[in-house]
Amino acid sequence: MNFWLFKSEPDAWSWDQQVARGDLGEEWTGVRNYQARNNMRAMKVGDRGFFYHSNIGKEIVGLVEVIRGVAQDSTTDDPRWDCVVIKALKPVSRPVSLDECKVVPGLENMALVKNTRLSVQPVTEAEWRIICGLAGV
DNA sequence: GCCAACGTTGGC
DNA sequence: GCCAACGTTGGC
Repeated sequence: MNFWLFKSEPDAWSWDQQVARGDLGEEWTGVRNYQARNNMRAMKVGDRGFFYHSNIGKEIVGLVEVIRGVAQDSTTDDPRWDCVVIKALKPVSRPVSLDECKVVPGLENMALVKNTRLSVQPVTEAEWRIICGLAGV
């Protein structure tokens, strides 16, 4: 299994909205960046991810699961852009902030810290474990 | 609201 | 194929 991180501005699409979708999940539309898209292309059903609130909060707020592999992004006809479907698994007991990721040993090389503009990014298994520990999940 | 970082576009 | 111009993301 591989691990990922999905960024969303809560103004546009929040964790609460994601939770409200339940097991139906939500198509992760709107990605128009090749790196982020390539990350989605590498995802398999059952992969896990963090749900991160950018701009407002700047913290990891929940866990998600990939429930459908890539298919055409339904918000565009441009065949270059496809996306996965994710569903909320569970909220964190304690949010893990960007500031924390910057200083906690083992997290300083996260794309979240190093490549701030990448909206869908890989997380290593070691990073995943550290953050789950901090988040109490 | 500003701006740094960085990705994309298009002229040459 | 280079690079200037431009647009966008997201932290501050």
